[in-house]
Amino acid sequence: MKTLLQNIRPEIQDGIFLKDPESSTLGKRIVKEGVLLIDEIGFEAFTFKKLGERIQTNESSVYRYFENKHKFLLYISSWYWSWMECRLVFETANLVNVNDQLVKAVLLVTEDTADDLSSDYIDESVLKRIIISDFTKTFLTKEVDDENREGFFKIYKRVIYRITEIIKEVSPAYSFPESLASNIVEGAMHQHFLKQHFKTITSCNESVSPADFYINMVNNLLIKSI
Amino acid sequence: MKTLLQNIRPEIQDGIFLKDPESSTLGKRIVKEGVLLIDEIGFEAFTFKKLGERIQTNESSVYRYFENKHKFLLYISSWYWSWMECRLVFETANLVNVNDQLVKAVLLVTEDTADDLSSDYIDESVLKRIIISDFTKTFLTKEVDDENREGFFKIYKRVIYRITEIIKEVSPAYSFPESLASNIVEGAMHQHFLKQHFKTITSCNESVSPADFYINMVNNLLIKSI
DNA sequence: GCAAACATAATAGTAATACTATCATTTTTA
DNA sequence: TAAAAATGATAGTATTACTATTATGTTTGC
Repeated sequence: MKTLLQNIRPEIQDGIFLKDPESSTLGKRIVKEGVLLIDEIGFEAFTFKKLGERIQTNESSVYRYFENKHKFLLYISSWYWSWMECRLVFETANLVNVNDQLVKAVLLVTEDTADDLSSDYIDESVLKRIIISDFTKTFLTKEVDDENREGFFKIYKRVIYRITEIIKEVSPAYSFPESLASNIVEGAMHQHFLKQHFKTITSCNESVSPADFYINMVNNLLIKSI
Repeated sequence: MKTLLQNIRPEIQDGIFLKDPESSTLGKRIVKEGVLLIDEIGFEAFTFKKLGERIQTNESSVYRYFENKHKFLLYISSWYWSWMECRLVFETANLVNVNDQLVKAVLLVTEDTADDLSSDYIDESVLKRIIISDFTKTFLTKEVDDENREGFFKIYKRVIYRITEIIKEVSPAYSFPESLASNIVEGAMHQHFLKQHFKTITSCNESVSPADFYINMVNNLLIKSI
């Protein structure tokens, strides 16, 4: 499993990068160190100039791979969701009971960290932190409709579709499968954020995880009600 | 009711503004037109220079009221949540049944637009659009912990606390009242966004509203289970 | 009615950001 | 080994995100 996932090449939509960062050593260093730099100083303070200095390369070289930092964020987000989709497919494939599939899927998208595996060059636990604090910024823009048309959010949406389908199988009578799926995925990221920064408005802490909250939710909304 | 709420002065935390915008005509114009400008061009493209041009005043005059556009966003967000808290308190006060209180509270924070009232100078339906697309940006920053310590998110958190309290009254046995409250408030904003931009990952449309989804949720998680 | 206090306007200036362009140099590959 | 491609170095531009200074109203208190 580990080696299998280490070799996946995420499917990234045309237009997100100018030159495929996986095609060169420099490209890979840009992605790897870019992720670390965003984690350290935050996406707002992150610039290609600072990244260039960090990896001892020229600002203009970074611009040859990505148009701007927004596209860079779209790239690493697509990478993350691609990896999530892959895990979702693999880890539910062998489960015959659809309730088990749902529990597994919810666990995957709500869990604290990806403990079991790590790619050759991207640190997934750091990437997960960035997704929690910055992923929503990829679509909370004036350009969202254009970029959605260009397919920049395709993989993320496909993750939601897959969970939606499982929800429908578990409870065909439930009226809001898409909203429940998107609520769980987005909500879990939000609960992780609250756990770190606004502890008083979440029930999650050292002993209670966002996963517990959402497993209880689907359990009560779908499974118990059958 | 209308006149009562028209006269509320939101409680804004010290440090969010340099000079109270409610203390002068220029200050009010900055807020009113700033809200409209952010709605038109988006928060990322919004600058104090452009706002100055729009209201025929000097950039430096705007800087006398707000340190930067982030503080401006914090200001209008506090304004919004202050107004929400006020409605929450007033509109649940006369309800004796706690289930009715919960339904009312959920409706308030999930409803499409504030139809019934409007302040003297801020357009609430425009403000609501900004909250949906930009409020999360106020706390998804590296400075969140400092700013939280300074009380910049106090009113928002108080709205969540109030809903949490109602949830606890409705169902004392439920294990995740804080998370459910924050999930509903944040999730409703997200579902509104999806309804507009990512229609395929939400069950909400012309006939189904985020309110329906969340009323069904609390109904199944709390009320039915009693 | 006038001075003091205060608010706003106008202008200028700085450092950083977000790029683009050009040309030289190194590396790859055919 | 020459051509092509990738990278590096340098320079330059427009905009952003401010700060500072000085001038010009405007309000208010006596």
